[in-house]
Amino acid sequence: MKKSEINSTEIARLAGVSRSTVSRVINNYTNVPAETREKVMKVIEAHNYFPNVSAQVLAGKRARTIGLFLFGQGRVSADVLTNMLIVSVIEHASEHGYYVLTHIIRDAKDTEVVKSVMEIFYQRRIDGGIFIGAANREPFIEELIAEGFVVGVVDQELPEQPEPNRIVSNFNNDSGMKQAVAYLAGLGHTGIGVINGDMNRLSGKTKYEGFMTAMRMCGLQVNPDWVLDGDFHETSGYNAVQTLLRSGVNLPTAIVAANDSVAFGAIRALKEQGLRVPDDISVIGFDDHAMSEKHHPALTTIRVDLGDMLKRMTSLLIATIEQKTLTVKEITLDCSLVVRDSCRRI
Amino acid sequence: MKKSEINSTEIARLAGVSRSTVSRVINNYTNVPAETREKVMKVIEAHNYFPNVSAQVLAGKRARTIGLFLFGQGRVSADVLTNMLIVSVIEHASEHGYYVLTHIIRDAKDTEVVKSVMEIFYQRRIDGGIFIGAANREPFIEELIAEGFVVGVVDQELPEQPEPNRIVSNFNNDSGMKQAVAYLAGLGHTGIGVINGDMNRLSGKTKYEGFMTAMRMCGLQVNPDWVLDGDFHETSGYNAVQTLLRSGVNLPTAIVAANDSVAFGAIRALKEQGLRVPDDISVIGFDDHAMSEKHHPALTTIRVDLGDMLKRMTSLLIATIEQKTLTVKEITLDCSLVVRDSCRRI
DNA sequence: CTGAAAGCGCTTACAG
DNA sequence: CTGAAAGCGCTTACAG
Repeated sequence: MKKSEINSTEIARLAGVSRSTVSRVINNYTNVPAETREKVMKVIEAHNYFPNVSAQVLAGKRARTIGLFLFGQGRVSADVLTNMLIVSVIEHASEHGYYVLTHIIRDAKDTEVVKSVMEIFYQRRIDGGIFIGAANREPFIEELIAEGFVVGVVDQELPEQPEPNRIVSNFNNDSGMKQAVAYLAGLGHTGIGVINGDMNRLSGKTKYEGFMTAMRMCGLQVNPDWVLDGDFHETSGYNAVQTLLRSGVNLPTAIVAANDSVAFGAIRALKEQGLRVPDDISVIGFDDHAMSEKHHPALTTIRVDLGDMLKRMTSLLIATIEQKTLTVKEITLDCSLVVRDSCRRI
Repeated sequence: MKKSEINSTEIARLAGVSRSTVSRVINNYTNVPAETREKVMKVIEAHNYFPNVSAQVLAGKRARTIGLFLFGQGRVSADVLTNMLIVSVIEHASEHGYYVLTHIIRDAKDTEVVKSVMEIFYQRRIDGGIFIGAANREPFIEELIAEGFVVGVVDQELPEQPEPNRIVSNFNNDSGMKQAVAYLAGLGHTGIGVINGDMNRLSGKTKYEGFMTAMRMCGLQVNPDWVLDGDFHETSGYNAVQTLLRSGVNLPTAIVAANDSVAFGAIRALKEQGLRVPDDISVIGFDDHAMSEKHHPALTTIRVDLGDMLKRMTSLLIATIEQKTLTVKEITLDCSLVVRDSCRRI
């Protein structure tokens, strides 16, 4: 293995200058005459020389790497969304000359796992990190922020006195829920149920609260029997509907699901019991998952632009790392109704 | 920002030992008495100390990071498969204590892009890298291997005299094609067409060759009009069939597609022209894409276990990085027929 | 404009 | 068993 062993000393020797000058050329110092710069660049290119990044970081440069941490409850692999997230972050980081170290957090309750995540920051492998899918105010993330690391968290509350190294991004779930309920109300529905998401996540809470507010604003009663627990996964939608059906109570004419996966599960359970969607019961989702368009029936839902959110999050994180003086600490994106075939007029 | 500024000197001072000893404890040297070790460990844990990784690498340790390079022709984001690949590599690397730096290569012909990829190796950000979706014998990958970097390439030929730092993995496409053709022949098909993949990729070539061999072995003629160009993407399947239909030649009774995406495209074009699958024409795919089961009609295909392949590739790459003396340089996995609804007996 | 030198935070022969 | 010291490959005040 003849690994290229060339270093700045060697480049300096070949170019007939000092290492200081080589470094100045590499770091685009302005006080290097064009002639000297070219002479050095020629040698650098001729030898395919790239400065050792560890040495650079140790000498005070940034690692130009960000961490991307995905909380996955065991089935990340299957999720189409996840891929979009990862790719979106990688490509936008790449535009800024940053690399992405991706990590999957299977169990945020496991101290070993938490330690391994924090280690990545303490080791200085990364200049900052983005967390997706975390509980609201996840303790170890709070700790990282308290330590001064630059951290971006998707789906998270911004505290009253935000630290300069904390970034947060959210969808306007309130507006989304209002659109969903208003649409169903417009179709003549009055008995509307809801299957909640994970209440430890901010979006779980805000979606539920948004639903309640929207119902009130439309002058509709919320039947407690129709407020069902869920956790954002397909199975929870399935289970929620099954429980509802078995309980023998009256059924709502429409159900709002915390996201599209939950809606898929709900529809699956409904179908299994011989109920048709939307003929017997209408279902509306949230997120506009890649599958929703192809689903039978095509799912009416609230669209959310996660790619755009992560693009902004990535840019803001990097700007913060580079100490651009920014006052923006929060990204909020709106969402909007997509009408397809899973809801009907009654 | 009170970033934890603690370093090994400080730990040494607090534990009343030298930095050498702290380092020995961290690196699990055997010649440290249990008592000393514990004393040091206590201080390390009390202060949440993790050695600076750049300093470790500079001093000769491994970065414990591998690169994952995905060639994406513009639509990686949409692909369910890609996600599985990424997650599979990350999780298995993580089991070995390695991190993954993921990079997307949009255009392998762009010298700037190629330079940025090679830079990652030269900078010593990573100890090795895995490439997925590359052309067979992609020149810049060959260059990296020649430089001595540890490289794993999925879907790639192994040279006669394999270098110790080159790893390769493939599916047994020959076997897969034999199964596909045998199955169709068994259903009574004699007029079988094929839509090829990207012939610059090894699997494009081997699938085509496998098809030709299989046809010969089944005693079937290959009609040149029914050998269609493609590139592994949905659109190419669509275009291939459209061209075939417009050309006015006789139609085959069955088509073998280079992968499931191509099959989806082919079926879409068929449907648009009023042809039913499998009633008018049978279609068989390759890969068993996550969508294939849900497709209408559910796609008969050849299943391939990419997750398993990447798991093995990741382990082998890391073993090679760690200089375990291994003779295995090639991973080959078999594939197998999955019968669903897109082929019929005639 | 440019070089010599200190320093970043580790690891590891070396000597005892 | 353990410490002092050299060295990894850079960057950047400092001095000229």
